[in-house]
Amino acid sequence: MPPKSTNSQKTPCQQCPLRGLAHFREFTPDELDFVSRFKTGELSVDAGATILVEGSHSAHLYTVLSGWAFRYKLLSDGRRQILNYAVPGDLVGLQGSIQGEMQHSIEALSPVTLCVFERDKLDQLFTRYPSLAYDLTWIAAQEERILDEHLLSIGRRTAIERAAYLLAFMFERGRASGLVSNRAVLPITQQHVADTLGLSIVHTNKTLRKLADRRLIRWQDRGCLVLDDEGLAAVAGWEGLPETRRPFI
Amino acid sequence: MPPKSTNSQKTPCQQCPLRGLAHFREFTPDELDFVSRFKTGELSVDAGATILVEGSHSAHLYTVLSGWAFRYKLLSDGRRQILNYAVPGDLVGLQGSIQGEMQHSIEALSPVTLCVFERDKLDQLFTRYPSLAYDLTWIAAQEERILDEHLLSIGRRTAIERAAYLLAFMFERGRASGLVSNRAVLPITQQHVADTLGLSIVHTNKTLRKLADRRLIRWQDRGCLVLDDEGLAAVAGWEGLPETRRPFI
DNA sequence: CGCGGATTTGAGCGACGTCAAGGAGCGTGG
DNA sequence: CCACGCTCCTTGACGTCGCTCAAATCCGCG
Repeated sequence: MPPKSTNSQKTPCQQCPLRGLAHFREFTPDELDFVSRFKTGELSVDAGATILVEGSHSAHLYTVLSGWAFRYKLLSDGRRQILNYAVPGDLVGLQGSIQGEMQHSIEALSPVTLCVFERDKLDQLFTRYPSLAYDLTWIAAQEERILDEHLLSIGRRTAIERAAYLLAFMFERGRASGLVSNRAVLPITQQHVADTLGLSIVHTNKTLRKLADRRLIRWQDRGCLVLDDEGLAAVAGWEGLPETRRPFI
Repeated sequence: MPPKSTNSQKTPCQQCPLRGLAHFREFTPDELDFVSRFKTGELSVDAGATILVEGSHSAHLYTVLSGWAFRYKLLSDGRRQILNYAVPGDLVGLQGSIQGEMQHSIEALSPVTLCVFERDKLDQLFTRYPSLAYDLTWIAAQEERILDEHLLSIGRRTAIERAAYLLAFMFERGRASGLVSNRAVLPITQQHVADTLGLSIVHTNKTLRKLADRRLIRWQDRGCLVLDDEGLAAVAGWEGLPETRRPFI
């Protein structure tokens, strides 16, 4: 497990690369000012690094600035369930900040940089920036919505539907957050897919092969190239994500 | 599907029966005053009634005051996934209020009464009562945590582990919110269990039988009597819910 | 070149699904 | 009171989806 690395302020919020994207909402100058003071540093980790561990009490919460990460839980015998993926603009570690102890772990899927916030300043945010507090609640509600969809998928979709849903979902999120250009690859292994879908790795492999045979995806360069995201969504019977502009912090 | 019924203010927040329970946090007089103005009415529905429908834009959000409800989603061919259950003190409909459109439906499992709040006043809550705004975020994060656990369960636990987890979970939540005394029954059918666990009803029946043979539960009076909640938790390998005091609104 | 991780494939098996039928409990109408 | 028609629970037979075991291949890296 590669270690974490640098920890120094780099990107000023005023020049945050996410602010330009149509997908995210604007800040008022006042909010931007607060957020830039709320942010106390930046953290860069390698692919495979653990960002937060279940059971820990972190003094920080983070917004993903670049790269892919994922949240997961383990059973005592090692069975792993991946809960969701995080892309730029996503907040991670809120749970630990607001409820004391992390109930899941977070790991980097690719090299990741994160904006670091101090939980102690959350009070100020709620007290003085109700619009940002509202955003925080919005973000939590959005995560909930996505977990609902995952639950529906794992509980009631067949293996091929689940796989198609997951890849369409990741492609959409990746695209909206600027991570996935048309020819970029989702940086996951088939083991990740298996642990997200609740399937064995062998069956996952056979299921992905079917999707590849239908020319919906191609597995290459240790990742998944999505050839036809609408085709995937159709296989899954999935509507896609709502196209609202997302707040972030 | 039985219709909704009464809609008139009944229980003043000052006399809210939930405030006495050790499980919930206290209000300051100021907060209590605001909440009692935030609450615009009360809604009582029969068992089986639909409280909110996927796709609707509700002008309200609700706190369960008494009874059991559940959230669910459907696939286009009718497959149903139950996402979570709501007990007294739980907020439902936040998603619709904060993001426009409900992405899931909510149905009453038993007769249910709900406190009705107007989404238009949410602004005031965030602006003038940061402590309540914080609570709202706390509640959303808590729901997230529970969905994480469900996802782990459906994705990685076996049928018998899943069933044991679900029943232990519901028992704990019911007890903490004052719904389940020691000899009370969880008001669910085996179809509900199946749709929560992602199993067929036949297999659910056979799985519940195994739990009954081990004297952990008994199925009676159209519901589930939990005989040994710790035994269930042990079968599932589940730690139980954290014992924090819960905020509610 | 050797090694470890990721992917691929086949064979056999077991968990869980589907189909089918029957029984128990309860409310309604005759 | 009884007949009926629900809904819910139960059980058996059998099929299949997805799991485990096992082995081979590919690849990047030291």
